[in-house]
Amino acid sequence: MDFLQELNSTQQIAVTHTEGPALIIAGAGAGKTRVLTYRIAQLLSQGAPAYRILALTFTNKAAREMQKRIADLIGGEMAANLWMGTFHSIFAKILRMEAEQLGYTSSYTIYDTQDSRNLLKAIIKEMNLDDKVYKPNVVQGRISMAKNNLVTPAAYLQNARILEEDKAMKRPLTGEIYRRYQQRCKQSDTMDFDDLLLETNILFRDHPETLAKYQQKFSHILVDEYQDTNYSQYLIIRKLSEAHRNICVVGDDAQSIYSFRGARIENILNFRNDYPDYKLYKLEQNYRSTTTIVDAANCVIGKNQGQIPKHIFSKNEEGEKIKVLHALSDKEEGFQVTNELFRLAQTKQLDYSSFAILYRTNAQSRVLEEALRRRNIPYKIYGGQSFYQRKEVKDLLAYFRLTVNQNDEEAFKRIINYPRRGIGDSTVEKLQEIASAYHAGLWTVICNLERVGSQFNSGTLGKLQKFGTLIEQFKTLASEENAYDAAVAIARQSGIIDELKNDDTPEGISRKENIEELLNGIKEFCETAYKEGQNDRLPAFLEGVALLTDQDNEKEGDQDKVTLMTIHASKGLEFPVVFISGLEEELFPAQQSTQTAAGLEEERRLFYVALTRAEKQVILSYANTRYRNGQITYPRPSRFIEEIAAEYLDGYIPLRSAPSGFKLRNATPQASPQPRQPITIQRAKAVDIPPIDRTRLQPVDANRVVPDMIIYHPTFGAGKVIGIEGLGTQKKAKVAFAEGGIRVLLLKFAKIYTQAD
DNA sequence: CTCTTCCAGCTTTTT
DNA sequence: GCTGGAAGAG
Repeated sequence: MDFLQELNSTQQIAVTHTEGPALIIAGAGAGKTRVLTYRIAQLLSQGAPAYRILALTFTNKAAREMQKRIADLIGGEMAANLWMGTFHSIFAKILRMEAEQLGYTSSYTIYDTQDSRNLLKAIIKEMNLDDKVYKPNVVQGRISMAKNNLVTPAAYLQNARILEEDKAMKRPLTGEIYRRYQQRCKQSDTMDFDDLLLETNILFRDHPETLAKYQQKFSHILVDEYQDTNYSQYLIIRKLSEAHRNICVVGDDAQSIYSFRGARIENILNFRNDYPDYKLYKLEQNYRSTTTIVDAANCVIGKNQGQIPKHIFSKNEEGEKIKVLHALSDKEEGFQVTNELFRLAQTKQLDYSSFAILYRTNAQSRVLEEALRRRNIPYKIYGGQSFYQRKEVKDLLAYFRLTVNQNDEEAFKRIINYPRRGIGDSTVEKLQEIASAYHAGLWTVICNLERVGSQFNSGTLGKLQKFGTLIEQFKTLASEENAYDAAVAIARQSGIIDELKNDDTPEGISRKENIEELLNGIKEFCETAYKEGQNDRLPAFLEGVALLTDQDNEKEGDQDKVTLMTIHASKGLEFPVVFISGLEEELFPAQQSTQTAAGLEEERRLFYVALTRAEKQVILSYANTRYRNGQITYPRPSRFIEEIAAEYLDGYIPLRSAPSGFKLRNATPQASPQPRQPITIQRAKAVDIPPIDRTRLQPVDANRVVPDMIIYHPTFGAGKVIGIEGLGTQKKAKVAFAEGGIRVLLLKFAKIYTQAD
């Protein structure tokens, strides 16, 4: 095959050894995706039918990208027949075909995290438990953990260790909540994200003939990002690969960053035990980054214990050093980052799309966005609230869900009184009571109002009946029309359109746009489905949409823009220039993670991932003050900066060697940050300046600088404004500095800070 | 039953 | 600083 010419020797071997178990350890930027795609292309060219190849990824994006690349290599038709997708989407599909064996129907719907939390809240309330003790997200995490480790409710309630833990945490009834939760999901014909994997395992465990069918079907199995698989996923793969043993997993233990959601780094470490006859391939040459970046990243990851031995190297140019920006505040950090970005774009003639600004938490994006907007630099932002989680989108989707699956309890509760139709909480509560008494769902009650209706007054009864009829109509509609026509009709007849029509606030307009966008998406779905002779009905649309997150929808006009995203979201991507912001203790590494060695190591891997996104240049930044949760904090620079050898850094002066005088990198090394000593500046002799608490400085707007104000300047230090001259952009301040004499500062440029009070 | 106001918790990351 | 839920008034 001529496409093999494009690979180095290790890559070639990894691609052409297609039989038997294989573990590919692929360092960052070592051509992991390339090897995977070429391996699939190789399989296909050897005559393996596309529909017998199973390729699993972690994100829809990765799956789509790979599909596209394979299509380019061997043609789109063949690529389309591959079983390629995320774990969740592939097994959701299989579960749909095998649902009856598990007590679900093939039109089961999917609860997202919010739905499942709402159901848990309802159950906790019904059990008369205190939701301050049984915190819904804690319980949810507990259940999710159980599911990821294949602990069913029955097993949970019999597991002495788990029950002991729950007792110790003062939540002994967690198992009972889990039991009820699972029972309600089944009654509602719904699965949550974890169920998609758990139920697949149950299917394979309890139905050997079904397992055998899929074992035979999939002649070759490939798994991307193997280090991020959890136990549930691991076991599915192990079982499926038993018959043919053609399993190829690709991963990098150094990039394992999802243990918080159950990923087990051991899966990759234990591969050799599961498949003693495995072949190991190590892709160690980084083609992406400069030697400076690769070496710096190696410094960082070298601080971790227990890795698969490997030596990642680059033969690229040395490149620029890693620049460190230090800012007084989070706002100024945004300012400095934006400045530097603009400067690089100009001097190096780079498009804005060459830049990424990464951060640890989504909350950090706001100040960065503001700074970019002020500079008129176009940007796109990933993550945050996804399109499909917006209220208005979820509302309309809930109508679709209930249309497809009337037992979907969360969808039912979401829309029974939206838009307002006079069915309030107490009515829903009563419905719930009746439903429980009959061990049935809410919809069953609606269908049997003539039998139980006496419990409602006639007005309410009418409203409930009307709601039932409405959904029945939608059901007919969905079976007769294509997804788009049905969706538009539902949006209208449900009253959602009318509800939003009269809202002319900016939020209201944006809601309307989102609804429109959703409908447009459905239209597109219908057109594609029609063209390819696929099912274009509403249920088919809903199947796909439940597992979709944003990330996907690359909007038009997004080409030349700076990318803003969390480090997690950046995994697998690359950019010429990468900014990593907020390198501060408690933030990165996250405070919660520093408690355990394992947690800290994961944060370090996260930093490693961030560094290795960059091709040419990395810029780190941190701030002395930062608003978090509405409060000002005074972080110290992250330990991670100093874990990079000084020879690769530019502009960072380690704390211990910082001059004690008037420099901004002022914090003296402290064993523990609390209690915090205010750092003050000595009273000046020449001018009467009170002590300044440098930890409480904040930028001040030029307009607000007035005579007699005590200010602080990055270079000259503390001073007193003794006069103002000029107007507008020419406005200048005459300042008497404690140690630097009298200076006139053009306020347009000068960075001036004042003490917050 | 609906609307408004107030308060608590949140912020690590996602299918 | 924001959001979602609780509580209280109409």
